[in-house]
Amino acid sequence: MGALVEKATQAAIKAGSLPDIALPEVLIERPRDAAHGDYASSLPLRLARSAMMPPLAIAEAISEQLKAGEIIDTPEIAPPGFINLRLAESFVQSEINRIIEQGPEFANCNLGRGQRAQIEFVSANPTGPLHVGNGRGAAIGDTLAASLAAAGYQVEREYYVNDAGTQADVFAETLYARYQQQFDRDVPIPDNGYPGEYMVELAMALRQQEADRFLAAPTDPPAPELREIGIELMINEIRSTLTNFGTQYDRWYSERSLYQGDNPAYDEALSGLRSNGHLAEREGALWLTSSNLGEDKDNVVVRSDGRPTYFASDIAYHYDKFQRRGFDLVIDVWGADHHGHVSRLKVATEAVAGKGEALHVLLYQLVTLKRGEEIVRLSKRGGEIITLDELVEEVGPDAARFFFLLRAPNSQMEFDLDLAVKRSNENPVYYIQYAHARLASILERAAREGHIPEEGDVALLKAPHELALVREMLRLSEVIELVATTYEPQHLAHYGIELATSFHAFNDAFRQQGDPNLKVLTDNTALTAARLRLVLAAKTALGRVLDLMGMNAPESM
RNA sequence: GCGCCAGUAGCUCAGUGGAUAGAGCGCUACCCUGCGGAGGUAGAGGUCAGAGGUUCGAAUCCUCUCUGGCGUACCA
Repeated sequence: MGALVEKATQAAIKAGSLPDIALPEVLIERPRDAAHGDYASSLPLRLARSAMMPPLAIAEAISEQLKAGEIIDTPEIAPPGFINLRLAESFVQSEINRIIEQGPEFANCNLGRGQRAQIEFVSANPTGPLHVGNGRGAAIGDTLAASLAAAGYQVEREYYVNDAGTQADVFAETLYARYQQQFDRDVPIPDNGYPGEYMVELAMALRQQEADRFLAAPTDPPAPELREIGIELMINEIRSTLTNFGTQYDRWYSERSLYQGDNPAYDEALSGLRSNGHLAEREGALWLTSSNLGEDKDNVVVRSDGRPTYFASDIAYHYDKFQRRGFDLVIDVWGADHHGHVSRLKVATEAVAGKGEALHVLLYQLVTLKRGEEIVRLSKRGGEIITLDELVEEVGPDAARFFFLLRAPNSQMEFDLDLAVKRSNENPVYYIQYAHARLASILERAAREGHIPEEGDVALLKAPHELALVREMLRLSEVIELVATTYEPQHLAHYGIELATSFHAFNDAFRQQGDPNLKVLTDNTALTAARLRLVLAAKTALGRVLDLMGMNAPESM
């Protein structure tokens, strides 16, 4: 559409009705008000200054070159200088057939041109069950991945398992203490350990699986194998939580593997930094001299006791993502409490792989939980933990995902557990899924009654509410492109509501008119078949939206 | 202190520098009794936190102030 306007503008310059001026990027808007057409351009307003002409005269000159054709009708000019474009009716009608033909590929685009994108999300420490906040990260990351795939990227989903480092040690110590308690030893958990009840359950599982083979002196550190098995048990739990939530990963990437093998990524990354002069030894520790790279301060990479920091792992990990695995685009989805880490990781990634620009860290603000009026704090250490499993148990994965997706990642959100539990129309997820089920129901009934949608002629569809529904479907490709460009999945959720609204309005319009011939299924075979084409296309589009959000598209409810 | 993110209707929140700032819930009045009512239409409700600035045009960009959240570790 933008190209159309640009071409017309250049033609106007050639024809001499506009002076020869440089064109800015031609932006096309979707007007809020349907009276302003399907698309609008404010290009005349932007050109007014450099062309030294009144905007309306420019609009006139451009629209003279915009002839009505297969795609658009004659453009309209509106003060103070808009050009309003309306899709041709025949074009809108023919799009119904295209949607049906494309099916599950409908609204795909080639923005990514086959580039490889990696989305890493959730990646919570395997030291406890996932909580509600992790669910937000899962919904955002998973939907972003699906949207990027729809936009033409080759996408991999990855979970980074923090199985090295201090927290994993503390986890192992806690587990060991709980394990010993299973054998009636009076051993306390460490001061900074994990007090949650789930650690007791984990210890019971460990005892059941391994009997007493890890029982050593109470003062001994836990066996390395106990730690491995413990983390594995925890990861299995996390994996099953995410599966319940509807999220599958392509890869679970071990932090420890960065330090293992013949040629560890960690060694390679650090020697790269060293040879580029980005490392310095000081106070017995090894520092990344990030202050030379625009950061406020240097950061410790290897502690004075020789153990690498979390930051060191992250540098090696991103070195691996870019240098070894060659991703073109990497998105890390993190909770906002990690935002202090973003800038230095980007700097380090640039220094170690020259890819700082290809790394995008998407922060989501933390979730505040409410039970009615009461605020529930999220805390892994003591206090009330609402796990993601509990949430899914209460409201189902679809409702949970949808609520998380409905809010911009950058906004702090309130999740009212009491409200989300309600199975009523206060919950917009039912509104959308219900629309899909109604569409399915119409098609099912049509098949039972022997209607043949394949024979429908879409040119028979002329009612405003019919064409409005198609117009709404056509927006999906723009929404996918928007999500894939801005990394803001909430647009998809809002679009889902709007598409469902269009369908409900379409469906209701027949009822309001009270004429049995105005339903989808009527005695008029030709018209019925045409409307069934529309219904099939709508089901295709709505199903696609639900699929991108990782939600079920029910045939019945 | 410094830095990051927010502040939009009673509540929860959308809003790519464009036309009269929107949705859901709640409230009010209607429509429809259905191919699935978990529906539709309309109305009331706004100092877009505040003050300056840029622009033909600002909720949107810039500066300052206020409020809230988070960060500012040889934790992750």
